[in-house]
This record gives sequence, structure tokens and C-alpha cells, in this order.
Amino acid sequence: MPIQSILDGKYEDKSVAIRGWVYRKREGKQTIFLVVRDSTGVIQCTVKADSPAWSEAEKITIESSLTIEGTVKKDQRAPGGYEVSAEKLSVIGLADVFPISKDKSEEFLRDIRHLWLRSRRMNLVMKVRADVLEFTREFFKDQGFVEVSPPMFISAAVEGGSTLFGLKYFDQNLYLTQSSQLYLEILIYSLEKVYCIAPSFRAEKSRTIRHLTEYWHIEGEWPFADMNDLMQFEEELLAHVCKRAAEKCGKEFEELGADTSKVASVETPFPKITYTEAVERLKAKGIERKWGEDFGYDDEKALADEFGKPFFVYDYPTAIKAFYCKTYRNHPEVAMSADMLVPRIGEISTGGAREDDKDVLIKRIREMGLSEKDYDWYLDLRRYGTVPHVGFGMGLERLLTWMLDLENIIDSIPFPRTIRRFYP
RNA sequence: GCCGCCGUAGCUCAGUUAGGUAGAGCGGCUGGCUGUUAACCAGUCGGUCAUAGGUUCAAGUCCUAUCGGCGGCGCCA
Repeated sequence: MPIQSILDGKYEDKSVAIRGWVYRKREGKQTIFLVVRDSTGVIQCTVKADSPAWSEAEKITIESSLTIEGTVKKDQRAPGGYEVSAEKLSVIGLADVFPISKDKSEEFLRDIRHLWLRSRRMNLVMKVRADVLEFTREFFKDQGFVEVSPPMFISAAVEGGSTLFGLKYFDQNLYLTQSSQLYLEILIYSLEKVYCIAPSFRAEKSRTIRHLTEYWHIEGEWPFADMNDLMQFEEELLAHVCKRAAEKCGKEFEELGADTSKVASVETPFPKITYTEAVERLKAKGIERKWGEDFGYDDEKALADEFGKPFFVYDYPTAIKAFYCKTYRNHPEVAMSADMLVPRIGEISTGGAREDDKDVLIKRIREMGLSEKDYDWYLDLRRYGTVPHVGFGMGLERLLTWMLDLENIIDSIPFPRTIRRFYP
């Protein structure tokens, strides 16, 4: 039975059988204490010198897999309050000396990530990650969205960026996607409200605690909507995920040393300021930014410190936004775009209205120095029943890093890929 | 792309200021211990001081180059 069910007190004074791995071993002349873990929790097992399990217990090592049969006893001396008095112990896989002990560095743990993933800490983070994915899908589904599966191999740049990973595709050159947005835009013409949770790849040589080269992108796209609809959807999505996490993941947050009150207190509507207001606020802080300049991380941090919670900056200058961003018809220098920012991490989401006028889009593609030919199918979407639409992309790992107050984004994903790390 | 920091035992580190016999704790192994809480006590094993070159009577320590890692900025989610 699951270890957690024993810790919940369901088997007091009853016979149980557990299976798992040795987490700690403490040896005395009369008693061997084995702390055993499974996916649900950890429990202390005692093996007495006169128990038939003694000889097996003596030779077992940390991280060996085993089964134990015994009797559950309530005992205040045991961590967790319950322990299993072992009567039978079978070693399944005897472990070599486990390299991870109490002294460990970030670097070492990254080198042996395949073993570090067994840790209590990573176990907890991965459970919260799974729950956050579930809460996200829950929200999209409630709002009538259809989950779709975009391609990872793509033939042309999504944003015309130089940050694409190229690869050999038989005898052609292809890229790994850096956003599924353009493909979601195709699907709104039939399914209307669509979303995906899929990897995005960025060949940016960033060395920070908030960048991965492969990350999971939560993207939504839907027609007949404007900027207000977009920001409202995004803030409600985040609020839903945070509220559900506060309800369901309290234990995980606590064990990870994260504060649930932060996510529990996320409420809509979020503060929203325009790019122009942001420039003014920065000016008031003594940070001079000319209108039209993009914000750096320090600028975002200064703004985020002021709010201390998630907020939006919207209506950015067209010049610093991608070609597909829709512009205000009476103010073409301003793009209908919105970034969601959180303290410490900065941007966790970017979204906006997409240009739906074929001629304006062609003009923008040319202005950005891109080739019209590469976007033929994208332009087709504007030729056949174009429709105003909006969409956004949110970084799952940035969201988790913020929610759980992780020191580094790499711990929000089991197998992080960074500029230097891709093993295992 | 720019800037900063780090590399000594399986692991965590001291030793680098001011060149002079390679150290500790943890882990392993051996023994001890009547209930431990990442146990404790004693003993013991364990080294290409990242690599290459240079200075010097003498280099872990100083100099040069290279390799590897971490972080900050830029860029981005």
C-alpha cells in the first residue's frame, strides 16, 4: 500500500506490505532503522535483531529497492508518527554506494540530475508541475477551448528571429519551433478557441536563472476578441491556477518552503499600465527611458517591485514588437500587445491582437525586412475570411519558478536544457 | 555577444593574502553502541590540487594559455 496511506493512520496495528527505496539507514546493535520512500511519502521501518528481516536489513544500502512486510505502530519517536515494524524484508535491487549525501553542490546535482530527481524536493516540484498543467487545462476547457497539437518541426521563423535552432531534415534545413502561435492562428478558423501546451525552443545564449533553451509554452488563440478580452482571460487563467494550487498543493508548497499566501492572494483584475505609463513611472524612479525604447530586465524589476504581484504592461511601441502585432489604426506607432510580469522573474507571458488586415500585414512583413514568400500560408488566413483575433503565450517554467519561489528555473522541469546542460 | 566568479579526496570545503612535507568534515570500510531522527564514538582507506606550459633551489599557491562550470547584462517566455 502507498506509504502516505499508512502515515494517514489508516493501518494502525495492522499488517502492511510496502515497496519502495531506502531513503536513510541508521544502524544500532539491537535495531536497524530504515527510512523507506515511495512516490507518496517516506516512513520509518524498524528491524529488530531477532526479526527474520535482520540479515537482509544489515546488508541493504541507501537507494536499494525493497519490499517490507510488517506491522504498523503509532510511535512518537518515529518521524511522521507511524512506523512499520518489519517482519519480512526482500531486497529487489541492491544499490551501489549512492553518490548523493548531505553535502552537495548545485554543480554536482546537475551532473547527476538523473539521480537527484529521486529527491524529496524534486518529487514535490514535479507534482506541483503536474497539478499546474492540470489546472491550466481545466481552465481552458471550462472556457470552451479545444486543445490542439502543433508541430515542433517548422520551415520558417515564427518571429523572424535569429534564435532558432536549425536542424537537418533529410536533405532540407528545418527549425525547431519557438512558438506555436502561427499554427494556432490556422486552427481558429475551424475550432475557434484553441490552446496548446507544447515545447518551444530558443537558441538564445542567455545565462540566467529564468532561461531555458527548451521550455513548455502555454499558448491560447481565439477569434472575435480584443485586448480587454485577452488580458481578462490571462489574468483569470493565472488566478484560477493559483487558487487551485493554494487549495490542492498546500503540503507541497510548505515542504518546499514556499508561501501559499502569495498564490492564494492572487485576485483579478490585475493592475494594468500602458507602456507610456510605465515609462513615466520609471522616470519618477529616476530611470530615464525614451518612448520607443524597449525595457530591460532591470526596468521590469523596478516596475514589478512597485506592484509586488502580477501585472500587465500593454500597448507597446510597434517598432519593438513582432510583425504580426496588430496596430491601432489611428495610432500605427502603437501595437496592441500586452506582457504579464511578475516580481523577480519579469515577463511570464506575452500576448496581443494579431494583424488581420492582409495589406497591413504585408506592409509590416516588408518593413521588418522579412520575406513575404515565407509567410504565404499565413497571409492566406487573411485572404479567406479574416477575423480579428488575439492570443498569448505563457512560460510554464517561469510560472512555476514564480509560484514556488524556486531559486532557478531549471528546477521547474525534470530535464532542463540550458546553453551548457543537456544530459541526461 | 559583453562582464564577473569558480575548479584541491566519491561529496562539501580549508590551504592561495605572504611559494617551503596535501588537510578537515561527510561518505566507504572495520570495530563499538538498548530507539535512531541526514545518529553517535574509535580506527582506517582515499589525491593527475581541471589541463598544458612558464618563473623559481622549491608552485595547490605566482605568470600565460586552454578546457569545464556558475551567475549578471543583452535577448526573451
